[in-house]
Amino acid sequence: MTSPPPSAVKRGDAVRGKLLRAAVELIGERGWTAVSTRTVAERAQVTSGLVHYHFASLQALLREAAVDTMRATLGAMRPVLTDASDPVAGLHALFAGLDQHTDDVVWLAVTESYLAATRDPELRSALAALIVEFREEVANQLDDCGHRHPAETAVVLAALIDGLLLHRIFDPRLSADTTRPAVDRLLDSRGRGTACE
Amino acid sequence: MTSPPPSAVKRGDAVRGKLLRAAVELIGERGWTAVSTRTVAERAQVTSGLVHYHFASLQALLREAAVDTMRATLGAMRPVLTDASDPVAGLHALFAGLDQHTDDVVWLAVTESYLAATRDPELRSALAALIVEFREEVANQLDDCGHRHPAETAVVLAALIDGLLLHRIFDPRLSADTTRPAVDRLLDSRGRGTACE
DNA sequence: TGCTATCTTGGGCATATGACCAATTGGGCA
DNA sequence: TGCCCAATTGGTCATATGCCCAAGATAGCA
Repeated sequence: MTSPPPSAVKRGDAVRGKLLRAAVELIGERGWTAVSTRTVAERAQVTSGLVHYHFASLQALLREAAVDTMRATLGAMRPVLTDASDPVAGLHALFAGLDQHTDDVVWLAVTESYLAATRDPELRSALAALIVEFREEVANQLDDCGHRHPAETAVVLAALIDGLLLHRIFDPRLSADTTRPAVDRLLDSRGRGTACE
Repeated sequence: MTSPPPSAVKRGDAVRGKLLRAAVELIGERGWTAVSTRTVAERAQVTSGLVHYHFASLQALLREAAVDTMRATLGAMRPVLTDASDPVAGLHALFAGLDQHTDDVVWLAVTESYLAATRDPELRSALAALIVEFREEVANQLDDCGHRHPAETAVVLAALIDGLLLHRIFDPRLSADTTRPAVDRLLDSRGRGTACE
């Protein structure tokens, strides 16, 4: 049993990565069900036969691309949330950071995968796990401020993020400035001051 | 073949309606770009040639179906919003009413059309107009309560509705009970009591 | 220098698709 | 009664699709 030639494996991994990246782009641009083996191969500058060599099926490619992207997107939010001067500032920074995602195919791809999860149980449970994890981080942050309803508010905040990015399709000027007063009220534990402001 | 049909014109309108209804179902079930002339015709129990007789193209069918559905959905919300004992109760009733939309293909179709609007300028402007109209009604309702930020809060509430219905894909138990404390804080004009409670 | 496991190529197969159309139907009206 | 025309039928066309595969290429190892 000889170990596989490293360079060949590396080349294969590079192609896998290119296909995954191309898939995310095309999901965002054309919609989940409009991505084909040939278009994704063309975008990755690779012959179409490679899709079924590196992935079990087109759906498997799209699923893996979607879960990777979701994980990366939430991963990028984590330091924004936690590296702020105080917990509430972190949550505000989170919403301010959404302004960078205008016209972002990656975020459209995320929403496309939410809808695709309706028809793909495996995708559904993978994304659900990531969402639950994110909600818990937000809830902990709220709990640190002595917020009255950390869990319920985290659910609403997570949904609000996706809803705002959805509505930005129709209203590209929708920025964190607009939503700030409402978010303020969500983060505030009504009346009495919180531990972090 | 069958019982004496109504006049030809009326029959034509009936077929149009059946195609429109079938289109909404299939958009919700399979995704916007996965709806074909043949599947929609089969669902409507009609031959596939009729699609291009009654509509200029498949996209035109889907577009009309999406806009009609959006208009009908928002139209159904209107009485809920306005026929309550007071404005804030109307807004709470709106959120409570969302519980009925669990596993609703119609709502999935609405979200699918949001994403399709990304690739169809005509659909985009039609849906944008309906959303702006809805936001204004909510803003008026908030203004009647003496709310401090009626317009901004209406934007956030509209986005929250779509976000919550999106997240319900992963969390079917997500009900108005859970979101109530957060929505309460959004509707309340911080500290001092509003005109309607 | 072969040898081997891995990766890549280009094409093929069965099926599905959007759009189109000539031919047919059938109800209302002169 | 017989004509008109919107509505309907069933099929064709060129193209696109997912998946598969036999043959070739490539780099590390003996």
